[in-house]
Amino acid sequence: MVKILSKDFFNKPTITVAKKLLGKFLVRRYRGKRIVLMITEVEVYDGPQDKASHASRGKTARNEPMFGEAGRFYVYFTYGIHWLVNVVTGPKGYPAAILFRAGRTLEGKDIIGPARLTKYLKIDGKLTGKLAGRRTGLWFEDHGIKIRPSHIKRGPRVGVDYAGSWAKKPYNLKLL
DNA sequence: ACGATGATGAAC
DNA sequence: TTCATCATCGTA
Repeated sequence: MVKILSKDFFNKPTITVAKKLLGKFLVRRYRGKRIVLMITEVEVYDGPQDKASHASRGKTARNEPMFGEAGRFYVYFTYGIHWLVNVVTGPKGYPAAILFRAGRTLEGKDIIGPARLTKYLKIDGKLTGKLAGRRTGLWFEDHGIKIRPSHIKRGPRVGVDYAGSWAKKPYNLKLL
């Protein structure tokens, strides 16, 4: 039983969505091929006050998708080299998103790191602002895997030391 | 430990 | 227009 996640799945508090995303699948249709990853690590960026979030300095051309409707992708370019992918959560106008940091292939190989994940799934800036779904070529599937709360480890976010106390919040979620 | 490599946002 | 910074990674 495979279900495709729709907008209402993402239109909820960001931490709630993040917990439910672990064990779900990110699926890409690229040049006729299906590329699949089980989501094993995510990171929450929540609200205009979050100093680690791109939205903390207001809406710009780049981060505009974060302020949009839930279920859209926010993809951005960083360090001159890498693309990183997020899915937008919460109500329209409230900037929040979940960054995908790691996944596992159907063969059990771990793809660790947000830029390695986008490379594996052939994701780049052309997908930013697009709604998750088959038409977009990138969507979420529920394969019926149940994750127990005790199998989720929460810790501080990675690479955001500049964000002061916001860097310490347990907004990183990993599947154990 | 460091360089790659370029868009972004803030300052000037 | 210039400049520091950056939700990172591969190589050393």
